Amino acid sequence: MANRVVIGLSAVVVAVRDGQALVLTVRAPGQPAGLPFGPFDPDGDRTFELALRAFVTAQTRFDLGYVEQLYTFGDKGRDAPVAVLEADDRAARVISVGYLGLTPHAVETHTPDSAWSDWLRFFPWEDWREGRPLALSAIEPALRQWANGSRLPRTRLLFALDGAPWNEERVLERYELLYEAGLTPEAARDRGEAPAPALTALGAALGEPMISDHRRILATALSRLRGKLKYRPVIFEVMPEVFTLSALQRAVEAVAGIRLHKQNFRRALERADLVEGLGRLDQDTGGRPAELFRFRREVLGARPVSGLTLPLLRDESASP
Amino acid sequence: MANRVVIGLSAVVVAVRDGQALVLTVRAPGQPAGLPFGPFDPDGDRTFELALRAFVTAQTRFDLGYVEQLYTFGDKGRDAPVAVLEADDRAARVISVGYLGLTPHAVETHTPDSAWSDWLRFFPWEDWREGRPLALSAIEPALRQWANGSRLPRTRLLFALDGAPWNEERVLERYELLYEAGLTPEAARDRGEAPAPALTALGAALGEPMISDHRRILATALSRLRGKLKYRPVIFEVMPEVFTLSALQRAVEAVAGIRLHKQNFRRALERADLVEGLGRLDQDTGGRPAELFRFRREVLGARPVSGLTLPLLRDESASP
DNA sequence: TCAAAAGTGTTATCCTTACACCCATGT
DNA sequence: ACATGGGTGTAAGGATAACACTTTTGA
Repeated sequence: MANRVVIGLSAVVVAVRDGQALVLTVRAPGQPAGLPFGPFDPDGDRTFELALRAFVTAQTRFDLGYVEQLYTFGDKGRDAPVAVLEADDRAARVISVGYLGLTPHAVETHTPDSAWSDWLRFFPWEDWREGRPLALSAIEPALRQWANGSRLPRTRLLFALDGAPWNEERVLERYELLYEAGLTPEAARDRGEAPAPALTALGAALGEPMISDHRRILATALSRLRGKLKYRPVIFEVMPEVFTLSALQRAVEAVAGIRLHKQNFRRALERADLVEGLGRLDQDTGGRPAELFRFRREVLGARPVSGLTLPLLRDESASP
Repeated sequence: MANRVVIGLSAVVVAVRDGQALVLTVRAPGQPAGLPFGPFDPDGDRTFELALRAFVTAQTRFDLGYVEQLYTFGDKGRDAPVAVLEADDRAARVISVGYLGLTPHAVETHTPDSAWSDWLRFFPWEDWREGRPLALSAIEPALRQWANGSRLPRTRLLFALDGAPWNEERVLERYELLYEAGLTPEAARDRGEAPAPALTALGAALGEPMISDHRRILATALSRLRGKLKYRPVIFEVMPEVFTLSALQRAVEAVAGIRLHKQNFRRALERADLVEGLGRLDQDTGGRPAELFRFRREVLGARPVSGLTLPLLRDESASP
């Protein structure tokens, strides 16, 4: 049927555990992974956000806490999530509204098809905590070959080639460049082609594909979250009530994909007056016990609050 | 017909002229002003952005330059722009996708129904260039009466009451608070009521309403743009090829709604290496001639660039 | 000669960066 | 005792905020 539009909602639900940034994924048998998603019912759903909370809870038993809208994708030919649709809607144009959700509870999921996945599976070139990622070196030749010429300056900037500095926020632009360069399985899929052999040769370095435009939405979420860390105290939305400063730093590092300078991070925290020591100690650190802190959530209503500065830890020769 | 969705695209097209921030508006006879808008055709339009560029050009003869997506609104009951719809679609749920466009050409529009409007008409409390705006003092009592109690801290923060600092970026949050407080004609309209008399008594201080959710979209655009000034050099998208530093500063001030410190603004510009003096002078300044500058657009591809810092000019007792 | 706007010099302070070292626990 | 991680002091350099003054034009 012509002239029909269907709205699909997708959720990027992020948690952090043991220094890993995790994202909630669902997987149908024999399919690539995907994000939790569902259709928006124009008759029943009052707002996008309510609809989203409802189906994420239904699929995974979570109550989402922090939620924000990311972006609405409407390009023709970027493989709409047909799986959502009822038979009747298969000919409809699908518009995809992406959301970001944060939760401190990375407990096991309660449905067999959903799981927490380290998001580095999908973007292995985004983790610079142990120095320049191997995945990046692996794809660099293919990137250069594609960029060759007028696209080189931008490619250099995005992927930190030839001494350009790494900017951790530009996850989406990097993914879009790789897509445009034909270096993602999704690009071939959307053109109705089989993946190029050169591409399979690169293996895991290009990251695992996702169904539909979900990897694009995930990239959008990462970009947004990495940027937002700096101007809103969102990191606390993935922390438990009580935490050590090292755990907090590891969480920020996992999200931002870079290593931070310990003292400068702490000094900035202290100046911002965002956390409060509890006097109690965590004995399970493996070394000297660490003091436990809590987020002073009350400051949110009381004064303007920015996020955390991310004082970069310089190279250190990058070994594990 | 049940279960149908229609997508409406709205454009906030911003220009700056003579220290005024202008926005392109359209107006049907006997109606409040609105933004240029049009339906998205799921069969014909390949992307939102292409559809948007096409109908803005059709309505106003502009070629949009810089364009970015703002937000997608889907709340039931925030008065969908029914005027867009064909007769057949009147029962459909309307989803509204807002876009921001910037143009340096604030020439007269070429259609009788469109015009450039100073956006302060819609948000008179957002201009702090001449000190605390009178409109704010006018609505403060009504705000306090509504806030009274648990909502007071947030209201204070947003509207700079009781000595709280003004944050120019939070345009949307302020508008949404006013809407929630019933202090906008749109709120009554969406409930199917007549505007409260107390509201009309405040007159222009509450700003001119717009059709549908267009004032909300405009507020979103202002928030985005004011924030973006600081981390991307977007201000140059509303400047002519060649300009004086004072004109640049006035443009930033018009958008941000605050006064800046001249030398510190210039020092920051110089350090960022974003502009280049041309050696030529502008004789029409009314005082000493000013050197003409251009934006070094080539830096965009060459290195990471942030926006401009906004060194606040302190009070100065706020007289014109 | 004066009003109007352009354009410059300089200092105090604060924040960021970077250096290196000490502390408390378990094995 | 020593490995492991927790936790701190301090100084250099750079960015910001704030002070006021000089220059060049038109009327």
